[in-house]
Amino acid sequence: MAQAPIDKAARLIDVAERANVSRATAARVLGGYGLVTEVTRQRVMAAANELNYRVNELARSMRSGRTLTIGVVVADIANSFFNSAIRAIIETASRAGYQILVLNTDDDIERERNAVRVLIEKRVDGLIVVPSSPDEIDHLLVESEPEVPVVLLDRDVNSSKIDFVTTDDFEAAHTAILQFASVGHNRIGLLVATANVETHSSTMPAQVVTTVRNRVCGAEMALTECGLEIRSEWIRYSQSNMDIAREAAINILSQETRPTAILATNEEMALAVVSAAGDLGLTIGVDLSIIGFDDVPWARVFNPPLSVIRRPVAQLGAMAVEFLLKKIEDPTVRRSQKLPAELVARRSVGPPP
Amino acid sequence: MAQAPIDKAARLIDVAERANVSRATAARVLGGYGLVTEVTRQRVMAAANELNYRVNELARSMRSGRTLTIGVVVADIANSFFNSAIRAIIETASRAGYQILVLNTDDDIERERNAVRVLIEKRVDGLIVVPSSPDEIDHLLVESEPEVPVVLLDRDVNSSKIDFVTTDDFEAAHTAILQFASVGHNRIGLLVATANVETHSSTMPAQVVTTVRNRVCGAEMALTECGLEIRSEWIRYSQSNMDIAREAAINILSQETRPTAILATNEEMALAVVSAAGDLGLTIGVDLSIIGFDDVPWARVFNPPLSVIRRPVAQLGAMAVEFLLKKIEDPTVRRSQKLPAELVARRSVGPPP
DNA sequence: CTGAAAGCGCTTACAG
DNA sequence: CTGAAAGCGCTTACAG
Repeated sequence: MAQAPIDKAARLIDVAERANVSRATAARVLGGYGLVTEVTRQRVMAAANELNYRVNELARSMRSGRTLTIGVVVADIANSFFNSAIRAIIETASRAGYQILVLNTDDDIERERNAVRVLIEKRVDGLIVVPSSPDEIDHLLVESEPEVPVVLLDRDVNSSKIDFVTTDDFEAAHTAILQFASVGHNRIGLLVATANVETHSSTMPAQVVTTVRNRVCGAEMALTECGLEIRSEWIRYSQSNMDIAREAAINILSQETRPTAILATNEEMALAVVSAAGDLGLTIGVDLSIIGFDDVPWARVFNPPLSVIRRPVAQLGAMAVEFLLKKIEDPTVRRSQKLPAELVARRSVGPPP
Repeated sequence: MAQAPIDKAARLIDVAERANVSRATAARVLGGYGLVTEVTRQRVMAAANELNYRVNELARSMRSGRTLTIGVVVADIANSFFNSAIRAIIETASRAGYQILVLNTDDDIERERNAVRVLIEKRVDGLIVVPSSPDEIDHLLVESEPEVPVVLLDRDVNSSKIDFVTTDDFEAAHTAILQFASVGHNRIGLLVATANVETHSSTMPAQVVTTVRNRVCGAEMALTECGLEIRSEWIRYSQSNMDIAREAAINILSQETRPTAILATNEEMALAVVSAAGDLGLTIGVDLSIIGFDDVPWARVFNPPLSVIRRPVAQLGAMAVEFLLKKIEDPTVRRSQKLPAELVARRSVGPPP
């Protein structure tokens, strides 16, 4: 029999009174801790059901000091890499009884600071952050801000004080370039997704995120090892926006001597290169070889199927949560991990024309 | 000068004592309400800064009865439509000072019930839900569960008691079929993404979500209007999984008389049809015409570019938040909206072979 | 303009 | 096994 909806939500004390026990006893039954006889347990449960009792987690958190909530601060939740990671975060956390509060920064350091502050005020038990800068990290260091554990996701910072879960981006880019070189390419370009650049440029912006820096370093190292040229006209740093990136790609491909292969460092960059190639009448895998980052669903359906670097995205997200939960239990625990990526060879890489 | 990190987080009373005022006065300054002289205001602010004071939102919420948090219950956060919607939700909410707690259901009604319960226990101020069933909605009705306002996103339910923000899916599918018919197609297939089906089938499962039902009805209405056959062999309901959907698509396309055009009702279905066409050696836009749902980034880069139904996804998300905020202020407010979608004609539709 | 007191709804020792 | 009391950190009337 449903209560009239006008009634206020039942509180612990209402349940206790109806069951003729004290609040402490009712709390023990409902919270599932401490000792109670089976009879009183039943009585309390019955009362709770009749009143449609819902515990007030706010009050519980206030007393217990834990909110069972994790804050996630991410650059762009609509980006395919991050949203797959967040899916894994939500699943892993929920299995441990934690919920997720997600904030978006668009890689703006002010929004990131603000997000961290808000989450601390909401008393999250821990924080997973995709840092937008490798240097501006005061808000993440326990000395000045978080009394809560933090694990970095996808990107590292210039401090050994914060734990992280990242991919080996250096190695990934290195592998991709070697793949190009192994089939004979010697003019290789790079289209690099970068946050803090207005449109696109051929020089690396300052304060670039570690992911970007490591990929570029890995690529350049491989080029050097193969004795290949590193031509700045073949490198563009672009905002992660398809229209701007396509401009950048057309730019690269319109040089007198243009690269015969391009490494594109995320979904948008890969799409931009494909699109630019189309505009210029270049056939992918024949006139132009491409390797992209992240094994997005369309990659294997494209014609030709796109070779990509596959990052272990679900694992990255799950691991970030696991590390964080460990730190929540014991704040002195330190644990970081750099996971390997894998080259998925498909048909967008062929010998140079 | 930073405090030693061993110190406990400062509380309101610490600030008040350091500023030589009462807690009430400190609260007035920090909370930005009530009256205080400029001098005391400054004194309190200074004390708060020196102690690096962060308000405890838990305590504030408990007293004020508002958490400034909205719960979002969604089928799959990694799906491109939902994650774009969530991005808009996060942005719109954060502009109003609200944060978002996201839970994932994978269209499982038990997980949905559980999600709603958890969010109510966490005392969210409102709920945005993508319902996984049009009928099992007790947990969403104020009579039995939420004392919190609810707005449905993307899908409606069989009850006029819950507000919603949806797309006009009937009209969208209707338009797509007319487009096929207008260039001469008379054998038209449907690949329909559906949650509660194990693999794929040619009959509509029971309790299908309104989005699915409306699209199928719209398509069938258009077929009827054009005097075209509705052949059940040309219709498959499939789980939203590329491998299963591709099987279904191959199934449709392997009939003796196969359709010359297919409407695919989400990103995965579209990809599946493209992939199946590739396997069967059919050229898209020539041997087989395709219209997909949702203008995902790869659609216009494909060769040929894919014609799609574009839903106003950012607007859907933003509007859901706006409606919800209105209901939070005044629970008696009722407001729902069905937004139009738009056909983006590209080159995946040509005359039948 | 400022303060003393009560209270939001729980859980946590402490007694018995 | 159960209960009375204190307290988590705020805000809200109510006085003055």
